[in-house]
Amino acid sequence: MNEKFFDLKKEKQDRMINASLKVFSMGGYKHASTDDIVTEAGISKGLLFHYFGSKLGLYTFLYDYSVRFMKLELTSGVSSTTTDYFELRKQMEYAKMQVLKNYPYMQMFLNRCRRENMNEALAAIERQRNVLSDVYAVLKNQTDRTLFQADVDFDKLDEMLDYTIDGLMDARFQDASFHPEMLYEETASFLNMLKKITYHK
Amino acid sequence: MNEKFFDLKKEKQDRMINASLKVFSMGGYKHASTDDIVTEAGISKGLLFHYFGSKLGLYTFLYDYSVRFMKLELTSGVSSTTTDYFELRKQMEYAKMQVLKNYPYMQMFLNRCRRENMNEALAAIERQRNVLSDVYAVLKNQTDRTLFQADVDFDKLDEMLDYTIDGLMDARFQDASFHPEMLYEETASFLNMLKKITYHK
DNA sequence: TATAAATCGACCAAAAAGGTCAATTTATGC
DNA sequence: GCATAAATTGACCTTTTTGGTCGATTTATA
Repeated sequence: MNEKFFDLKKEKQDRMINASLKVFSMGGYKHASTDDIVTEAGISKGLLFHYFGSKLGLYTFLYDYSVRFMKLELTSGVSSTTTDYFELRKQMEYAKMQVLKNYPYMQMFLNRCRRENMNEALAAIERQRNVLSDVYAVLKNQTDRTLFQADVDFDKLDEMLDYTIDGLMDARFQDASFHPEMLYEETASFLNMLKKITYHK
Repeated sequence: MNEKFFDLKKEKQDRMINASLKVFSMGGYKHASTDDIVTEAGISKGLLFHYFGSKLGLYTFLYDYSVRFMKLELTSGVSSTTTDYFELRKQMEYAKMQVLKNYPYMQMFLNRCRRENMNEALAAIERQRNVLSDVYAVLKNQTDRTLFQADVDFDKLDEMLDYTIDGLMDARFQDASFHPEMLYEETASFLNMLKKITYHK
């Protein structure tokens, strides 16, 4: 890619990034059209290729950028001393909410990447594949599991929350009146309920 | 569509249906290619258009067929006298497992349809939009909510399970060794745990 | 005002799209 | 075994879309 990209006004960078994230997250690598991206971003086609060279170049940049950004936001938002599982989750969700504000489609893009099946695109992803799962692993590693009732299978609970949180985002995201803060509040209320149910009385 | 389609051997019908479900569920209406469908089904292009006339015709048929099939399977698999929420869920999951055996991509297709945003396709869906949500509403209507602890917000729990069950399917589906029965067993084990946690002691 | 950088959008060749149809294969009834 | 009908093929058509280019133009910079 052309490093001059970073000299552009932040707002323009983000317009291009967000447009790309959106289009790639909708149909995966194969069905993402560069025409759609430039239209969405409100720039000319020449400009996009001027900075990223090719569709694959753009995709590679996007993935690296997203992983780096998300990792930074998550690691800086999550305390390394917290051992309360639900508190950890809340910290993570708060961080993700911040991401959502800047890059509404970044999480959807990253989720989509995990299901990518086109070889060309797959190669661009491979290197950083485990970076984010390592970050998420903090949840499992830092949690004090003795706080849970015996009936609670922690791994199941954790997996359940992964799905719930993603599902909640997908569902609320549809809505025209979507607001990251509201999503965070709602997610937190789910967490609060589960804490009441699963911790020792 | 051409009703002669139903005179074909069931196996061939299903091959065409499954191929279509798969391709439509991957990229939505717009990005689904009839070439891909034909290749996946192992038939010629002429044949597909012979029976369904157009891409939209195929899509319309698929949706109607799926809704009808799913509704039948669900309503016949769920007892109208059961009031135990987790038992109801299990019955539903068992029914969905049966669907999964015949039509692996049907649920993914129906999920995808809910996010469809192409006007052309949207029109084909509209009529039956609420049919399935009515079927799912049984869960909420038949459940005896007095069995839950006071701490449990039933609506939240229910929504959580929607996401969990879908997420679980999506995740396991990826796996090469995927088997509907295993998914059902796993889902059931999630339900068992939740029952222990949420019901009165 | 001259130079460099950013930006545009018409344009290109190639691919992919939905759809058609004459020709061929297969089933069916006699 | 033959004639008719039905099923099936795949080359082909037109149109749209694709990723990508590039000379021209606008904008910033010194």
